[in-house]
Amino acid sequence: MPTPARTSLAEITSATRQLIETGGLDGLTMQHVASSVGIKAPSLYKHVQSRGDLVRLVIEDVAEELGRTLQAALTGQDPIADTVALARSFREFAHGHPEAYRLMFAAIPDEWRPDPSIMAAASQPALETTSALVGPADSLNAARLLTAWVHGFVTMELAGAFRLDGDIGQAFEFGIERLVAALSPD
Amino acid sequence: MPTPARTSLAEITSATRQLIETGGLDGLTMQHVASSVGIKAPSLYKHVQSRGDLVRLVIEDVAEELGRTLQAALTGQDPIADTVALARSFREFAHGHPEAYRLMFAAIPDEWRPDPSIMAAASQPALETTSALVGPADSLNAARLLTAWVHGFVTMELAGAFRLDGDIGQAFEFGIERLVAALSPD
DNA sequence: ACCTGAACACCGTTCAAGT
DNA sequence: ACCTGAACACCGTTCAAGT
Repeated sequence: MPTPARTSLAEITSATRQLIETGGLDGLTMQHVASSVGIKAPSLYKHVQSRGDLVRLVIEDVAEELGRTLQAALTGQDPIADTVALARSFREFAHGHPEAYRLMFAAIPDEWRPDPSIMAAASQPALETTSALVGPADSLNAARLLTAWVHGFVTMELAGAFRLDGDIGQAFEFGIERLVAALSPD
Repeated sequence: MPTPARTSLAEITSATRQLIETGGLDGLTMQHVASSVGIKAPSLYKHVQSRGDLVRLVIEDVAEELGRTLQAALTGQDPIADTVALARSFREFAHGHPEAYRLMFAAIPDEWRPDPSIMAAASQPALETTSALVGPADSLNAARLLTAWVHGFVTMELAGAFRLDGDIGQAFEFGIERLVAALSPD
């Protein structure tokens, strides 16, 4: 005699993401997830293979949202303006979803690595912009320079690694300015 | 009747760092640490307040070693050569101690944050080099640009985030070259 | 002063039993 | 087909008892 599902994978994923954003990955328990969707922990295993599997679903969800956000920041008009917009949008996203953002670049066991195509899609906007900026030959190298810097900046910021004084927002603008100059054709 | 200590804080810290490097932070248990120094888990609490405290000690150890390594990479002769050497030395360190490196920038509960002065010392070499390169006014911004990029690059590399093809070592050299150019006075 | 076994609360996961 | 309680192995930590 079948029982109608009391929840869904989408609901579980969304609840998990919210719990991670609130209490961090370390604070995430299967009990919390289960009770936040109205079931008991063992029932989760009818929807999900394991806690790691659940984390992977959340990472993919975050990566898709980041990709959409970055894409939306581009106008396709001015490569320099787009590069600046991309960097600012990236930073804004990380500030808005710090735990989810952290998760995306966390060390994850190989079995729970997110789908590579989803991660690739998230890096598409950067590739697009740098291609317009430096041309196709250097575009991959340029995209890696840009994303490594933004990611590193934001990660250090979130980890509280910028201990010394000074305006951090201004340091970010300094970085963009110099990077754009370094990538612009002479 | 006192019992002579069978181990020491230094030995415990070093054993913990080795275990983290081998099995990652998630795989670290107090049992493992204890047995690797020849005692039982509860005895660890005579040397250390908690697992988090132990992790903090390891982070401080790693940060000190990184600081010494970076300092040793500098010659003080040519600011451009020193900047390049600093970046390469940083990357080499991360490759040599990937888990320990990751740890340094991990999200740590406030109570177990490492001593700020130790982390500050580790960033001293970067400040020194960029100061020679761009002058004191922009040196903090420049150091942040440089370290954010190196850190981001290495983190993405370690996380397997550079999924697209292309020589990663060459992407690193591309990054240094453009950054040095961006920071050099015209 | 340091170490230990026993115990506690908590966790992820499995499984037989319910509807 | 989905959900549950009970159980398992494991974890960090506490504490009384040993030397």
